[in-house]
Amino acid sequence: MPELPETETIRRDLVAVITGKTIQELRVLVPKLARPGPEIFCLQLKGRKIRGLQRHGKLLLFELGKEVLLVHLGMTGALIFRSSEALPPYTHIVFYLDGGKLFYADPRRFGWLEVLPAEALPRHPFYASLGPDALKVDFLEFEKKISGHKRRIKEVLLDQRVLAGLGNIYTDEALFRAGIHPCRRATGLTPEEKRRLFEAVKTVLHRGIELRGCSIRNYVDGHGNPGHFQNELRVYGRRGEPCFRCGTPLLYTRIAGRGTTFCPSCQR
DNA sequence: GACAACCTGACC
DNA sequence: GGTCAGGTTGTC
Repeated sequence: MPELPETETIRRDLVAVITGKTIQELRVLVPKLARPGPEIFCLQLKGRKIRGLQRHGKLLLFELGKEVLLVHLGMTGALIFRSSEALPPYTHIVFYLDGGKLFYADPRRFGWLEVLPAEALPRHPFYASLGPDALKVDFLEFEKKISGHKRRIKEVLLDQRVLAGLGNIYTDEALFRAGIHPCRRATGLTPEEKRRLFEAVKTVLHRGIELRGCSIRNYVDGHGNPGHFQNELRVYGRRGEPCFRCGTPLLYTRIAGRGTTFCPSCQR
C-alpha cells in the first residue's frame, strides 16, 4: 500500500492531531505485529508522550523521548486517528491517547510496529539498511546512488538500501515520465537520462503528496479517507490499454517479482 | 536472478 | 479454481 507519498500524507495528518498527546493505554489484538513482543511493547509505550513524528522512506518514527516507535505499514497497513470509538476493520492495535484514539489496521498483516530505545535506533537492522530518503536527495547524491549497479533500473529504484521510499507504483510512473525502459541496466544510463529520471522521481513523489496518496485498493490517510493520485496514473494498472502519449498498448512484465507496466514505444 | 514465504481479499 | 495485489526477507 503505502509508498513515500502515502506515508508522508499520514505523517502530516497525524502530526497535527497527536503531537503532545500521551499514550494512556493500549490494546494489542495481534501479538506478532508488536515488536519485540506484546508485553514489552505495552510496558515501554504506556505513559509516553508523543514529542514528534518523523519519516524515512516508508518508515514512520514516533519520537517518545527515551524511546522511539517505528511503524512500517507493509502492504495494507493504516494508521487512523479518531475521537470516536468506532474500530476500523482489521484493527490490530489501539493506542488510547488523551483526546482520541489511534488505530493500527492492516488486513494482510505485512506491517510491523517496534519500540526500542532511541539510542539503539542507529543499530536497528531495517532502519540502518535504508538509503537516503528519495525526497531529500539532490541530483549528485541520486546519481551516485543509482550508478554502478548492473541490475535493471527498476530493481535499483525499488531497492530501499539505494533510495528509501519508492515502491511499485511510483517507480513505474517515474520511469514512464522519464522515458526509460524498466529493463535498462542502471550502468547504461546516460547523464541526461539520469537527470530526467531524477526529475521524474521528484515530480511523481511531490504530486503523490499533493494528491494525498494513491488509493487503488486499501490506502487511506490518517483520518481514514482515500487519496487521489490514482486518477493521474499513466501506466500503473493500465496494462494492455493505449499509452496516453503515443497510443501504443502498454506492456506488462515482471521485474524483481513485481508487476511492471510500461510503454514499449515511449520508454527506451 | 527467480521464487516462496508471510496474510487476506478482489476479481475472472 | 487461478491470478493478482502500494512490501520485505530468506531460500535455492
